[in-house]
Amino acid sequence: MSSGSVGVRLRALHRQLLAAYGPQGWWPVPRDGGSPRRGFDPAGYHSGDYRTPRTPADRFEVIMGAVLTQNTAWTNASAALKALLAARVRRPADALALPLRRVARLVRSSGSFNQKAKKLRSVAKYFSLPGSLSGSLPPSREALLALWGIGPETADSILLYAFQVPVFVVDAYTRRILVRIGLIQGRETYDEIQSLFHASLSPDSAMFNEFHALIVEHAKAHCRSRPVCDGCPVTRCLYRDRPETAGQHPRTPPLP
DNA sequence: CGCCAGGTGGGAT
DNA sequence: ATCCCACATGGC
Repeated sequence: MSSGSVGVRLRALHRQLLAAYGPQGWWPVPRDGGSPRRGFDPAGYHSGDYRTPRTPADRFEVIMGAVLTQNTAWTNASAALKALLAARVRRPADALALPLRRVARLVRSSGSFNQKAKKLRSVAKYFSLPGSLSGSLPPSREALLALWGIGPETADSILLYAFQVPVFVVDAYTRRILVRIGLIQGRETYDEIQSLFHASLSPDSAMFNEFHALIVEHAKAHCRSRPVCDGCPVTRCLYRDRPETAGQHPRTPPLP
């Protein structure tokens, strides 16, 4: 498949998801109640409980959330983030001042809490360097990947959602959906999948932000582990076009 | 009860 | 390189 047609397919996917679900307004910031905001106003990136992070505390909040939501439902991660903020953990120095056990207790609801406390400490140490959260110079991807607890998805989430660097965030949902619409086989690496987006779409951080969020929403609403194809807004899906190909993906049960 | 959730690191092959 | 597994809570 040529990169040109990949771009056509990806743009069509983005358009269909946006039409179906509307702007998502990530990164969700749990100011009041902790649930991601719906009905987000596309002209209002600075209103509501989402705003583009511009301060060190805002950026660090996104960074903590990116760690806490690793392999974890956002509701659980959000509760842990709320607990950290309630304990006045808003900047790297705040986290570094607490004993690891205390951080672990605060983030208990996010699961894997001992590991996540350790991960939070490693990112806090890195971002405690003066100016590292100013936004004037985003961290390098390599530097983030060198941190304990930061893999490619979390590194890219930090770059995109905390620093507005135009990188596409690949996750398990992206892989699942791209398999089902026939763009990939499923065994491609993270970087290979990311390259599909980077090579065929313009590097627009606001668009990458929305696209990734829409993919998550679509994976929850329709493209679940057990797919719910009724009402699916995506055309040219293997399930829609050729149901007999269902089951290619190891985690995809055959359709009824 | 089992499965899943906006992964990652470490160890074995 | 590529599997395999531990990590661990909370919702359905």
